[in-house]
Amino acid sequence: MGADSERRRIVLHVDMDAFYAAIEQRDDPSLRGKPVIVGGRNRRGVVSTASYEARPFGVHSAMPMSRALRLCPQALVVPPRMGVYAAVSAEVMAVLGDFTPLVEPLSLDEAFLDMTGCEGLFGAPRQMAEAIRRAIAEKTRLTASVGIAANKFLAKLASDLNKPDGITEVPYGREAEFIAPLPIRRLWGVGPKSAERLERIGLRTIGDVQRADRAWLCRRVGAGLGEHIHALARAQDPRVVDAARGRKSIGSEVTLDDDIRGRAAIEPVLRRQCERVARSLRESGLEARGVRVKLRYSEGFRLATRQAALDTPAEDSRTLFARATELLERLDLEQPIRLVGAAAFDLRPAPGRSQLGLFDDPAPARRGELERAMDRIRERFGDKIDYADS
DNA sequence: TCTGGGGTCCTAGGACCC
DNA sequence: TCTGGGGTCCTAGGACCC
Repeated sequence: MGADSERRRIVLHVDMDAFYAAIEQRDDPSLRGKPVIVGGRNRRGVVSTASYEARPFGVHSAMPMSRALRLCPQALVVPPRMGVYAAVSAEVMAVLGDFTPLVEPLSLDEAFLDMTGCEGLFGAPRQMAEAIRRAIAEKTRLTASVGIAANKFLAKLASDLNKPDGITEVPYGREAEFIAPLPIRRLWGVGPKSAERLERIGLRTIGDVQRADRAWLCRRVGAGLGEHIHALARAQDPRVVDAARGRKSIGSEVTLDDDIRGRAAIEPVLRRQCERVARSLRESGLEARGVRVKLRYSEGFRLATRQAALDTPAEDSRTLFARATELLERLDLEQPIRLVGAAAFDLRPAPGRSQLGLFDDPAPARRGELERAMDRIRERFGDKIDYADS
C-alpha cells in the first residue's frame, strides 16, 4: 500500500508563512514583533491573515474582525494591499520557476512543484527545499514552509506540520502509517460538514478511514466523497502538478456596509462589479461566454445565484451588465441584501483585436476595444476615471 | 461573534433528445 | 391511460480551499 506505485514522484508544496501579514511587517518596521491583523476595518470586516504574534490569542483567518479585536485588543489592523501581495507573489513564483517549469500556483501564497528527476541538479529532496527557501528569502526577505512527499495531497499536508519556516518530509514508503494518527479534518476536501458526517459514523482519524470498507464508506457519505477520502487516507493521490491550469471564472463581489433593497439600489453596485470583471477579463486576454449574478440576503445569510450564457463572447462591461440585469429579474430584490457580485465563466482566449475606427459604431463584438482604450487611459492617468455612461 | 473576496469542484434535478 | 430508458446539457446550491 505504498503511495503511488510506478515511479516515485517528488512533489513539493511551498507555502508562504502568514503571507499578507509578513509582507506588512517586512515593509513597516513598527509592525515587527507585534500582533498584526490584515483585514477589513469596516463593520462587516473579517480577518484575512493574522501574524504569528496574534495567533496565540485565538485570532485566525475568516474570523469576524469584531471578534478578533475582542480577543486581541492591542492588535494592529492593516487594510489589505492586494496589488502589493500580487506583485510579491509574482516574485515568489518566478523564484520557483528557476527550479522547475512544473510550478502550479494554488493561490497568491502557495504552489506545487514537481521536482521528479531533479536530484542531479539540486540533490536530495530536502536539499531542494532548503535551496528554494533560501532563494525566496534572498529575493523577498520572507519565509516559507515546504512539504515534501510523493504526491500533492501529502506534500500539502506536510507543509502545514512544521509552520512557520520549516520543512517536513513524509517518509517514503511509510506514508499511510505516517498520516494514520491525524484527524480526518486533515484530508484535503474534508471540511466541517464532512468531518461531522464522518464522525457520526465512527471515523475520527485517517487510520479509521484506512480500515473502513470502501463500498460501505461510499454508501454512507456518497460515492464522490467516499472514493476521494478512501484514496487519500491510503496516501494515494493521482493528481499531477499542472503548470498550465487556466482560470475557469473571474468574479467580483462586494459586501455592503449597509443592506440595500430594490432594483434601483442594486443596479449601480452590480454595474461596478461588471466593470471590474470586464477589466480583469481584458487584462487576462480572455473573453467570457457566460455571466453569473450573486446576491446574499441578510436574513439567514442566504445566497442566491442566477447564470446565463451570452449570445456572443464578451470582454466588455456593457454586455456583461446587460445580461446581468436580465438575471436580476429572476431574483427577489425586495429582501435586504448584504452582498452583490458578478462573475464571468466559460472563458477562453480572446481572438486578435481589430482597430476601432473613430466613427465606427461599437458593435457588440468590438465594445471591448472601447473599454480597452479606457484601460490604457486609466493606466496613464490613474484610477479616478470612470466609464462613460453610454 | 455574526460571518470577505477570490476561486474550484461536486451533486441533484429538470429539459431535451432519440 | 397510468406513463421506458438512457445520455447529455444546463442550472442552482453547497462544501471546501486560501
